[in-house]
Amino acid sequence: MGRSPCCDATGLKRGPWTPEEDQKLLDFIQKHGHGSWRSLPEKAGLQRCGKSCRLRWINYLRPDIKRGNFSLREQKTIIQLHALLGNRWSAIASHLPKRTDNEIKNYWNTHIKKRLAMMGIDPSTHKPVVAALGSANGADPKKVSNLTHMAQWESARLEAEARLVRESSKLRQYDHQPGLPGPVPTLQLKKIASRLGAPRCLDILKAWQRVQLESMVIDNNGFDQGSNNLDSPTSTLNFLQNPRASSTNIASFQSNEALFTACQDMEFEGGEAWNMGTCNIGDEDSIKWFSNLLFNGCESDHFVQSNLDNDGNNGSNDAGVLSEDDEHNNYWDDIFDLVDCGHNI
DNA sequence: AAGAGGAGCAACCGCGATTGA
DNA sequence: GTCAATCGCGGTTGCTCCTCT
Repeated sequence: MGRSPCCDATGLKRGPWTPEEDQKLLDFIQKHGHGSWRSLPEKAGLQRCGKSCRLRWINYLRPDIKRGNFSLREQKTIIQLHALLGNRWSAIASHLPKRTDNEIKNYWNTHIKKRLAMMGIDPSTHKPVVAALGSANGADPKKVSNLTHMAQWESARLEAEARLVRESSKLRQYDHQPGLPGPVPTLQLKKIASRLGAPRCLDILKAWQRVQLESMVIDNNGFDQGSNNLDSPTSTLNFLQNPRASSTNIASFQSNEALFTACQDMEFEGGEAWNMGTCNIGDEDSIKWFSNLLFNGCESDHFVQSNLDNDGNNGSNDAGVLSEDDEHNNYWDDIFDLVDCGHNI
């Protein structure tokens, strides 16, 4: 399939944008919305193809873009999400407010990838190069299998969530500033809008984090740590042979409204993300490890608040959150811990 | 001071997915 | 159901600036 490049037409300008072109594009979109990118350049008086205009707007001119250095929190989040999602930059970007996929991709390729490589970590597998050869060094194959399933499941889940975020952000275009016409919503988007109500981005991440916190509190208080086998209400996720964390986790999981509704929405929307396969979780370490990998970047007993605050933004002043200095000090330790985690599986 | 090489990043390209006639 | 147009994503390129020799 595919199609010929949209910039084949002669006379269209290419290369770096001039400030005048930026201003034209900005003015036009602020007045009329972008509508069809294909027809925008002509209407805006630009000698560019629509694709080039779209790219310039999305990656540079859009007002809600944060530019400049990536904070340590953002770097950590990128590494963790990349471990789960791979090179799905748009999915990763949806979890980093105000950052574009292109910017994250560039940052990964120019900074993080190199640093990981220098530390002997394979950037694609997030494991030490030596250990990347497999679990031959004593790891329990069952555990490896379980975690692989979990990783696949989690990856799909995050991707589905990213899609929701994208759709929600599309919908927000129709909740735009007065005076801005904006594009006409498609039938499908209208349907999604009626189903979703307000955008519910990052609910799952926050919910998972709360579940983890709650389960640890219960554990610490010596509460019931029974061994009931419980099935996830909406998925084929089975918490088996899990004496402590599984029951408490699942109980919290089930009672967590935000997580529940978000999951239901995902199943409603995509289905596959939640039901992509049976995920047998062998023991509590698996869950703990995985959650810590996702939110803390390490398998340790101390609980560290998520990278994301309650607004879904980076940075937080909540109790329990490391200060920026502490985080700086621990940053590379966390990376090494992350590697250790990978090593353990 | 000047050239070489490297790093960073904006922009382009090709392709799959989606949309709508 | 089909197909052309369009969108959006990920990989790649190439330009600019910086550092080193």
